[in-house]
Amino acid sequence: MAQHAVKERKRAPSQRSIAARERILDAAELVFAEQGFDGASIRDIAERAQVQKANVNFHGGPKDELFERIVARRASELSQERRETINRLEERGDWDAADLMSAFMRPLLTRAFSNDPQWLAYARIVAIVSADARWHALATTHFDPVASLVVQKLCTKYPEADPANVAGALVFSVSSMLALCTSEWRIRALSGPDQKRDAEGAIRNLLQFCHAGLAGVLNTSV
Amino acid sequence: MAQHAVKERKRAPSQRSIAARERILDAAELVFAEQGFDGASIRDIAERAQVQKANVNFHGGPKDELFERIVARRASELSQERRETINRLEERGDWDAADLMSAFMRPLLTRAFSNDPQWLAYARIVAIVSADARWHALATTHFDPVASLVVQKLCTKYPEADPANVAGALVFSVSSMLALCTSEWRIRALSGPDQKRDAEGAIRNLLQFCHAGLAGVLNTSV
DNA sequence: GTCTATATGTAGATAGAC
DNA sequence: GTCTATCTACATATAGAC
Repeated sequence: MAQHAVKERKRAPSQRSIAARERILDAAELVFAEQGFDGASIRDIAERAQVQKANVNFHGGPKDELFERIVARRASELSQERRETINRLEERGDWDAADLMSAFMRPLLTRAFSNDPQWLAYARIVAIVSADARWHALATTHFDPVASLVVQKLCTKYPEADPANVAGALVFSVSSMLALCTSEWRIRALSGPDQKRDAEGAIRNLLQFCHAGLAGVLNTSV
Repeated sequence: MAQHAVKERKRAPSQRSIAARERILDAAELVFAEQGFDGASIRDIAERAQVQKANVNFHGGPKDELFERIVARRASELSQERRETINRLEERGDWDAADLMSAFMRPLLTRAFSNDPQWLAYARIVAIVSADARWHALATTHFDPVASLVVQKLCTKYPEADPANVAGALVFSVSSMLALCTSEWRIRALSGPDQKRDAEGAIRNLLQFCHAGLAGVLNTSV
């Protein structure tokens, strides 16, 4: 039976096995990010991970389970940092809407632009999950809880605002963040011939846009 | 030879043939929008169009050409309306940044939310083109010219603004618009249990967010 | 133009030797 | 755990009769 479905206790998997599994997950993350779920093939993943095809199924299970595994692998790290930052804001007490939005956006943003190709790939995978209703359940499990918390805290602080509009502003912000991770080529194409652009500048630009957009939604709702 | 590659003059294709071709393009638009490029199959498209598989290739060519055909089919209508609105603003003379952004966003937005399932599907296809570098050339041909015009006009009117940041704001706005077309389920999920939400409200929310975001980028750049 | 039939490739997944 | 070999399904695309 494939290990992915095994529930019973296994002891001491070999170092080699552990390393292979890591390589497979990393390779799958890159390939899914580059090719999309349907465009990615188990063969591509195996080749990238330098293992045999059969081992991808052995360690990762069926293709869709492998994808879910990839999404889940980094989701809790993100959620945890988001929650911790929100909790710190609550303790401090004097946060504003921009602080809360940054608390949600920064954890993924800084990782995706930290020159770690795996995290940049993960951002693209989040974009795939967000754009395709087929992964609705995955988004509900891994991302919606903290996002709902943000919406709820904003609505408590700005009781005149329409919750649907606040939720809209958060979704628009996240989609803008993901666009920055997946479509920097488009921004460069529209900027003119030789605009230089560093990651910090792009992030500042994004947060400026989203903070102002959210403020606009909150204020005009009052 | 397949008609899609034929350059010579054809005269009087039958009514039936024309109708079949239309059905194929419409069906392809829906299927590509629902399944993505790789997830869509010629079989699905043929079935949806109620024609034989071979006819899809005959009228649409290879799969990638069919996709490009779908993108091109409605692109000029969009570009034309965008240009006309921009020209009217120029003649009038007293436009602001929000007017220019609306001129770019509204043509697709109103069509996608006009209860025409084909245009809603087309919006999803634009999202696919925008998110995947593989369709870079398609975006460059069909969407970038008018988008560049918008960026350029904004930069002329607000000369202190960084063109890269203005281009960023436009890309963020478009990604937010496409998120509204593709992920209204996410907004509803985050709004709370039973928030009602009509299309006009959602569009107002989007434009509010994007106008405020763009204004934020333009002002803080000064 | 449209049909049936088929050519050719590749996908995901597993069986069973090692 | 990892390998080779293979099964089955389905993909795109075209040939050729009608």
